[in-house]
Amino acid sequence: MSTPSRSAPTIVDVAREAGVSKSLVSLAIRGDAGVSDATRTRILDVADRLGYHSNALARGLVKGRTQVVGLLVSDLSNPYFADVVEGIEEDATATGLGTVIGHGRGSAEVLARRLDEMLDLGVDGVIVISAMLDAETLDRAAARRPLVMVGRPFDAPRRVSVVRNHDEHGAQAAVGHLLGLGHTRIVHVASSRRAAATARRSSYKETMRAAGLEPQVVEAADGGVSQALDLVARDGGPTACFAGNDRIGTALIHDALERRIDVPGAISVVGYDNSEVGRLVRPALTTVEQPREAMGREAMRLLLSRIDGDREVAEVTLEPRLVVRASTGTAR
Amino acid sequence: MSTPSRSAPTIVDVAREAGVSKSLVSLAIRGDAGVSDATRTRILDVADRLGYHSNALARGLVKGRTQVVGLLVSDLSNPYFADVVEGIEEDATATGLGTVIGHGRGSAEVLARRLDEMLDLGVDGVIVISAMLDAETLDRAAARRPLVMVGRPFDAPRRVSVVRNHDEHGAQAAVGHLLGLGHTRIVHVASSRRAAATARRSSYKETMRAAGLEPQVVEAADGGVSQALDLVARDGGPTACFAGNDRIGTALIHDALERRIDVPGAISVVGYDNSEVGRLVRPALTTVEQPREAMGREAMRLLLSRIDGDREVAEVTLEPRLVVRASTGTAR
DNA sequence: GGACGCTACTGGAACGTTCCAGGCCTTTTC
DNA sequence: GAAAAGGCCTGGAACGTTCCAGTAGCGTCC
Repeated sequence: MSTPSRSAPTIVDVAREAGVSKSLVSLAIRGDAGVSDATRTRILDVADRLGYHSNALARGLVKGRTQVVGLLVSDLSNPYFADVVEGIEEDATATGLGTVIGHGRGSAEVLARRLDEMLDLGVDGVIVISAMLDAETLDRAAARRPLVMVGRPFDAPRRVSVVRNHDEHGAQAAVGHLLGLGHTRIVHVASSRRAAATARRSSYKETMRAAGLEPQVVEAADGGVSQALDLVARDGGPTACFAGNDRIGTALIHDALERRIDVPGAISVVGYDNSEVGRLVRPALTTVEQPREAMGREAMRLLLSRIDGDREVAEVTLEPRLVVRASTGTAR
Repeated sequence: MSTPSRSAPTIVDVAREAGVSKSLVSLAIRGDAGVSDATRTRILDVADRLGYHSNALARGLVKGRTQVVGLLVSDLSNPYFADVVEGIEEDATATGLGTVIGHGRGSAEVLARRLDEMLDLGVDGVIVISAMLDAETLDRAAARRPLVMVGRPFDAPRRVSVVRNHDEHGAQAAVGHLLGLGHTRIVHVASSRRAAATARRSSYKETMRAAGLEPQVVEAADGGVSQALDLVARDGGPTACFAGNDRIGTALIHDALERRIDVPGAISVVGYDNSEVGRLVRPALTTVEQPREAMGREAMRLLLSRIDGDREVAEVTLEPRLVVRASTGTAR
């Protein structure tokens, strides 16, 4: 009967058992046309009976391709990543590519280690959904395999394709919405010094100035949420607030209600990202939505063209969309 | 100088450039003691200069080990998974193992495909954090590599180690808490027919009967949330509700408030899982917490012992913990 | 001064695939 | 009826490592 070996059966075991060469087993399993129907079914039967599974390591070694792409995220619990990954995997599956996800656990160092592991393991390409990695790390990785980044890099790395949302337009839409409701005193609680935050901040300022209004920015990192609410309580203080992201936006709503400041009666709040918390909080948060699944699909598209030999580095910007909910109302 | 080849340099390129045999390069890179200091630094310098990276496919092929374990989750956006993964990765990193995550996107079929891909890619073991896979799929996979499951399987598969929380004790704690607050009419909104839900349901019934009270169960799938609230509105209806999970618990709170039923004044609510939504909702949800990170660490421990040759299948049960918040109060 | 042992190194065989150049047959073609 | 073509199959080389059995050189020991 079959080999008594305890380790996994190989193509050679199947060949011996079926009475053919290992080459023919390889051809039969890959569905090559030049194998007669009779032999093919016999080989497949034997393979099935022995519990044969093709060894992807060996295949990857000789082919130089593993048909697997790596996805890198810095924080699993953030639903933003889940949506982008969804878009990517939809496309990947359709193209017959597998995906593995590496998790940075909020640390650039861990993320970089995962990136190296994946490249060593021979993934065909990598999509980084995180703004944590510095340009040098990205460039070094991109020298080994095609790499696409979703989000906004600190400094633009060469050799890396980028998919991002148009933060300037998003901020403009948020501020425009508040202006349309009659607000004139609008404060911005900025999220961080990263590229996306910087873009939102300067677009906010520009939009305000274009409307003939004075911008006013506080930093979330410096306790900006309570600073902003202090301002609101004051006479002639802001009647609306553009938060740099939904986390800040929901914090603003919670703290306002705790201080008995009505939302949106006394202050309107707009966030950015359309995360789940924003939908659940009461009043539900008006926010700007990044087209996350579309960004994922776009990233996969760029990666595929790079894998197929296209050497060109691309930068794609997708349009965000305002989602109006209950946290914004007409100016008091 | 170096080879003009465009493809990645191999150990042979390094050997030629350094004037030694490929075997010695291999030894030097792996830090073997039998290499003189002078040669070692020379070899490492050359490797660095050429941009050499060890090919994990080739290494895995000959060693039969890749030093990577696979993690399988069915839904990335569920923070439950993130916490378990956190516990697993903490341990894995400490042991020098890499991790890759496979994503089932809510479908058992996709999850099974990812499982196969990972096994083909030669992971040293797999941890499945999902109750979606049937016993047969699990068993087939476990025949190829060590497999540990976190959660409660439908039917107990042979050959698979299991880490789970003690749902019976958790339900007992929840009901006990309500009894302690003076409630006697407690309805249970059950979540599903899966193993964990079944255990919670029967433990609820048992605890009620042990206290000399009549259990009353409605199914969330049959609109149990509004059924339960209908009962509450009635005279002599329940004054407390044990929800099968936090999703149901938060839905209960939302809908109650919408119907102007006070929580916890008119009805106390307890959930299960301690998810983030439960913390954010107002009033914040009293719930039962599974020791997620500990479950992850335990799973990794079991997997490691299996990888190291231990053939024994284990089942570990960890104790849940009651988290009291604002959604429960004394009976009216 | 031969046996021994140590240190530092080497060459070739494995690992499980795919790829390539061919080798039979049988059938078709002129 | 010989040559060409096509269908089906085979053996060996490659992929980039690790592992194993040596080997050369050199000092040590009695």
